[in-house]
Amino acid sequence: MHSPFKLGYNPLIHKLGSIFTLTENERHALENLPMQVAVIKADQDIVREGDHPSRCCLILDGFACTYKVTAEGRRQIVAFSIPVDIADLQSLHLNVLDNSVATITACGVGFITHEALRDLCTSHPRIAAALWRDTLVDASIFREWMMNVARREGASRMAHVLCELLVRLRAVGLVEDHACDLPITQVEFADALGFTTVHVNRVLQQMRTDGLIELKGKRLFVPDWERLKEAGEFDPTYLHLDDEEAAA
Amino acid sequence: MHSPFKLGYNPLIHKLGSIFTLTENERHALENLPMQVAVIKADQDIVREGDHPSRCCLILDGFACTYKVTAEGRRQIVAFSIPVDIADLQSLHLNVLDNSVATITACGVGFITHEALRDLCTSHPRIAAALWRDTLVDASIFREWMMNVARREGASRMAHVLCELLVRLRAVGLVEDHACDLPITQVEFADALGFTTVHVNRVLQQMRTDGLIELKGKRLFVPDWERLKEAGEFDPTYLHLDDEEAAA
DNA sequence: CGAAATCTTGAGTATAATCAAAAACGGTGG
DNA sequence: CCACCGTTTTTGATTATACTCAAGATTTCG
Repeated sequence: MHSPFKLGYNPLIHKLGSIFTLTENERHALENLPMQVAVIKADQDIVREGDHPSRCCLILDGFACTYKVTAEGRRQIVAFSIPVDIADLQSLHLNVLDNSVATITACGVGFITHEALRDLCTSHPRIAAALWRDTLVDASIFREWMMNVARREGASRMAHVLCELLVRLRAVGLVEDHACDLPITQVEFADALGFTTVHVNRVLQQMRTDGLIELKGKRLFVPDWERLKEAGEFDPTYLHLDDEEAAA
Repeated sequence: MHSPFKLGYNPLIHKLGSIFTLTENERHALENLPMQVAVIKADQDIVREGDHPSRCCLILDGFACTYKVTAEGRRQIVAFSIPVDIADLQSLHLNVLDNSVATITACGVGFITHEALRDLCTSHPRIAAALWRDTLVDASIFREWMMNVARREGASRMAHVLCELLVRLRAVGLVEDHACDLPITQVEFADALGFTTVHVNRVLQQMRTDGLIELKGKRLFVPDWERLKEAGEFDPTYLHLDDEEAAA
């Protein structure tokens, strides 16, 4: 774990600063936002379905996921969280958590109390709007995933998530030369795509054979970005990034 | 079309009033919220993917749906909108629409400009929070649908959407004695569930045979609510209704 | 009443699931 | 540095859920 963020510096400043220019006041409020930092081991629940949390968790480092479980115990991952996502920002205005959040790798996590966030929103309406917007982008990603899971098959479905992860990781500087660390196991991909592990394995092999991806261990390399995008019918509009980030 | 709402009365007052008690000020602001009312025929797009809307649409009467289309032209309905839903509230903070909204039946629609909504949010923080919350509930429904589409099969998947529609319709007074109008065609259910029309038809027949539902024309009757809930593994927590609404 | 939309039925097929087991990998401790 | 153990990936054989294509019945609505 080597965080790209200086200790004692709230990465929300950078995140929100990329949406609009922060005033001195806003920056100051973010710098003083109390945040309790913890390191959580891999494969641990951070919060659980049914909880009534009094704080939100900001992923500072590592990969996490949001998931739900059916009555029969089948797990569905509904989102991946990477730095600098607030994995459960919805808990700010919903009493009960309707999903769990777990780490995939070891994670650095910053906990921010609802109280602190509410104060921040009350005194800084533009920050409130930006956080609201953030949850709207999450919802947009849910819509796209729903279409992915419901309407795309095999390689197309797999290619689509890979494209999304690549773009989102690039936006936070975690992609270099069309390659990145991708510590997501085939079991986890299966849980996210609505496939079985066996099927994920076969799809990935086919994609490797077709030269769409090179994926070994925890490292992904994309030889031909345009072809992968095409395979996954990937259009980044739904991520609502600014133009620079989306273009890359 | 027989609207349950008085003309010239903003139904948001009732909607938000059920979340928290409105102050005189807040109520006044909602009463004066400018809203352009229109009637839109069945099967018409209200807004389209790629639009940059300057207003939101509130469904006053009738059924609508939010949908996306894959590159190959396969449609996925990601949400049903009923009175009194704001079908595209996310456009308030996102520049581009990443989905279309269409009517299913003829609909009464109230258009509210972003400008008016922003003013409302600025001067009435509690209303802003309630609207934010509303979009968070939408997102919660997306998560549940994703699990439904990815992990439940046949009758279970179908039963789940039916349960959700029943509960949501009941919350706005459109269910009487476990029966309601349900003007959704098998084609539309197929588009929402990630099935084909043929499969929806067979699933519905099986469910009728099993005595789970009575569905003829545009009328749904549920003989045994507990059994339907069980069939659909339905737990209404994710709808984040208040206790009274959820209990019924 | 007639045309269009919706629903229903049948036969054959495909994508992905299931079950089971083996191989490869990665980290740990001796 | 290597042996070992648990996790992850891979392979094979069989099965099932749902799709496709095609056509006929029924309902709805102008």
